[in-house]
Amino acid sequence: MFETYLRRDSLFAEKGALSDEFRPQALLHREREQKMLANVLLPALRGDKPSNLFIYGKTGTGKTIGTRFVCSEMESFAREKRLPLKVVYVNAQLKKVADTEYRLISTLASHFGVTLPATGLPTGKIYKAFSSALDTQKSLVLIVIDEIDNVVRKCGNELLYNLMRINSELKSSRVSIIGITNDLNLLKQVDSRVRSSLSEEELVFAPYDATQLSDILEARSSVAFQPGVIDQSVIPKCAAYAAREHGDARRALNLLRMAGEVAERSGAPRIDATHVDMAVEKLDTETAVEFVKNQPLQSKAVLYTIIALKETHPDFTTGDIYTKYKAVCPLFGQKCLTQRRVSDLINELASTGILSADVVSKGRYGRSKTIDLLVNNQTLVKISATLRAEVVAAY
DNA sequence: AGGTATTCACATGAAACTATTCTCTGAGTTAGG
DNA sequence: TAACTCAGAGAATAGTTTCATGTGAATACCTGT
Repeated sequence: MFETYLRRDSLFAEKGALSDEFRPQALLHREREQKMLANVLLPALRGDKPSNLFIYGKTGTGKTIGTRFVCSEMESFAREKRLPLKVVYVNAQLKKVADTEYRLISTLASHFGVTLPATGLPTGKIYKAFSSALDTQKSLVLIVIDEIDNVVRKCGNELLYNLMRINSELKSSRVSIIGITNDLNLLKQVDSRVRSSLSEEELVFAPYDATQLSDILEARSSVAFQPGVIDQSVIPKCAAYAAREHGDARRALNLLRMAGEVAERSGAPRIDATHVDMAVEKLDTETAVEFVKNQPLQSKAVLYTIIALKETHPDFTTGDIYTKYKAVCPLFGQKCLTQRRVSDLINELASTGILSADVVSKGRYGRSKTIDLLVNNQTLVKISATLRAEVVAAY
């Protein structure tokens, strides 16, 4: 079995070229954005503090790669010319690393060689340590905070306000902040003073359209696959799928990779359009199942309840779910939560797109949410199998 | 018939609580000189 | 006397609970015709 596997030629040449981490030498169709970004940051090379910058864009529009690309070009240029410039990048989405005010600052500080404990210190102390570390740099520092909405949602104005203020405490360094987010409404939740100083400049990364996605896929696939294994219909098809989902390049690449894997596993010599179709389904199911697996037990219990209800009732509301949930909970070996919390859990599930929860008012009969599952049958079967396994495990 | 008031069944918000993990500090203990 | 140990106070954080308030429209109730 292993012999035949090895003997068979792989369709892939360099699979990594289709993964998230891969950094192409050039970013296609983002020339305008990169130029604008560079323009804003240019004063840094003269030693002036560039404006703070806010970058918007849906997932997979190249905002992260684009920003990092420009920043690192700039940094290496500065190093060459011996200009005092430093760029630090943090992703505020990383759990346990930078997803709270405290952790974000301590992660930033660690970029300057200051190691701080993961917990236990007052926040003020962290700021002090950070700003003194900054000051010893004696240079211009660009702080790039990716997925900044994560922290802002958690600690509101605090973080941004404190970051704004940090410049006034510094003697020999200056900081500029680049915030990256996919939440267009983020700044509305922020105090107006912070808002105006944080978003001195704004930049929007528009979604890719189908032709642009095709170009990107074309470029990557020439690296990723053996020559001539891709049917000409494949790339346009992947691009079209992804374009429908708000032009997400990451998704397009995933799709292409999955199509390749599907073809390879079925022993096909070439990748064709049918493989793409199979890949779409598989990708959907796989991400959904993976998501469910990673949920906390209580969420699983709620989801299990909803699926069970769905089998018997066409329509149900929060109240129905909670009633049934109370019976389901022991199966998962958990103690029951309050309805308040379950309501929130339902909302959380809804926000991930696995189900819909719409508030409806039924007049005399109150106000509630009607819940519906948003996954296809095949996926549903897999998910409920996963959950049932969980129930068995709890015994 | 038309208008207003009620009422339901939750939604939504805010604050407070719990448990866990971690640091820091100072008191008490110990071993060696 | 210096080094070590250890308990207790304080913080941050995640996940909840408790308490309080909000809400949209189908119905019940009332009014005047």
